[in-house]
Amino acid sequence: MAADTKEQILDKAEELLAEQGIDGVSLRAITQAAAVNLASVHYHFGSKEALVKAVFVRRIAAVNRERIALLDAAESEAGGGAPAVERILYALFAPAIQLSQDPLRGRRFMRLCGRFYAEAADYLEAVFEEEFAELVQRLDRAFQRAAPHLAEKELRWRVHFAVGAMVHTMMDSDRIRRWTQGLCDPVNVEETVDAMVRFAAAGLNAPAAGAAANGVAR
Amino acid sequence: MAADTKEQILDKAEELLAEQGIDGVSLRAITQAAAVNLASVHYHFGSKEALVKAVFVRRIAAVNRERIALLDAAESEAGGGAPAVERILYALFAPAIQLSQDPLRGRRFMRLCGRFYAEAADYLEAVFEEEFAELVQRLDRAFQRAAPHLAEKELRWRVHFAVGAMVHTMMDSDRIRRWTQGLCDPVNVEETVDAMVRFAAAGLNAPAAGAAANGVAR
DNA sequence: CTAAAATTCAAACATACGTTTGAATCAAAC
DNA sequence: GTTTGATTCAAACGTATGTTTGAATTTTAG
Repeated sequence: MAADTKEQILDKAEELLAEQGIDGVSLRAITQAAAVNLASVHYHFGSKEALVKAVFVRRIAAVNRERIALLDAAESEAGGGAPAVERILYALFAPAIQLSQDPLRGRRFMRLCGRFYAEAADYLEAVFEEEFAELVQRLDRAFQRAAPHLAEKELRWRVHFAVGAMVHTMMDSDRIRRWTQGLCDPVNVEETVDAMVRFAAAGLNAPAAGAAANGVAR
Repeated sequence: MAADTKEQILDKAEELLAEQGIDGVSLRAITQAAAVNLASVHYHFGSKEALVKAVFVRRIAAVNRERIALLDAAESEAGGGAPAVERILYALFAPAIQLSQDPLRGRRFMRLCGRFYAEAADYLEAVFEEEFAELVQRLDRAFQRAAPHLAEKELRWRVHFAVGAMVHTMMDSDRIRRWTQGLCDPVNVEETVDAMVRFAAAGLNAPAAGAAANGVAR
């Protein structure tokens, strides 16, 4: 059937792309794993580029919708005030990492997101900007209200670092597990998100640059 | 001359690999840019894999040596005590980012490191473990002494997040500049490292999980 | 200056890839 | 039951890649 073929391609493509990267996996490998004909990819998607985009968009749209929903909830809970930095970070981190209801599919997609963000092929850049435009705008504004003690530049840097911690965790699950001999394992979603929120919130809430307290490295 | 050819290949390979990734650049592109014959790569290095390794090792060894030197200095300054978390983070961050004496070559290599760390081809994994073994061991011990209030698992997570902030900054210089309309620019090495140390230090120094103070996300 | 080793060079090889093609097969509509 | 459109299939195309080859050239040594 049509729907079956198309979705089996998407499923296997997601799996293999996450494991081996965009350039590392061939259409032949994908179609063979999906037990469909090689030409099906071009029939249903048009090109490898389009397939990769489809794999990505299929899930990221849902993730970002959930992020914005969490942000909405936090803001309405805060009344007219600004939600705490921790709530904003949770809205940013949790859906991406919590997407792992079943531990297999979720971790695959985490890795895939990280890879896409890292490899950043040119044709993906546009997809990113489209899929993230609203979220970025909302987050920027929320952080600005939540951390008014920070100059814009300092705040932007810190948000960038927080995103770095998240992306790193997304694409690095094997390495962190190996380096810590299993002590830290992103498979434990709640633990991971908690630790991440604590870390990033402390970083974002730190006093501004000039107000540097004592131990700043010279 | 031999040395000239070999180093011109390394230079151009570094440049192109940083810009386009390992799979994105061909030996033909490298040799053409270096104005040497295609076969020179195999004569001097043996394979593309070996060339990539050589490009990486050429600089990372120096960077890690400097990191360890900074760590040594911090530890001897601290006498028998433990250096502050800020000093350890500075030892970790600064050499990689400060490698940019000249703004061109340095940023190239930052990006290259990030790419390598992200793409993580199998044959690079071994190089990573070899080149980073001593540093990782030293850092782990230093952090443990500097943050005795943290359980090992929590500490490991936080160090992982700090590394994430660094790696993200290494490979993302274009995007952060674009998204902030030039406000945040990793070309300003000192500013970047300062902001990064402040952020990560606050994250590492945050109270332990259970001792959560007030604003922790619910 | 000459012999030997090191290096460069143009050309080709083998392979893997994304893509295209046109016939074969299937599902649905009249 | 036939026709029409959608889908699958095996095969091939064109291109780009890493690698190899063997002769030409340059550098080094005696």
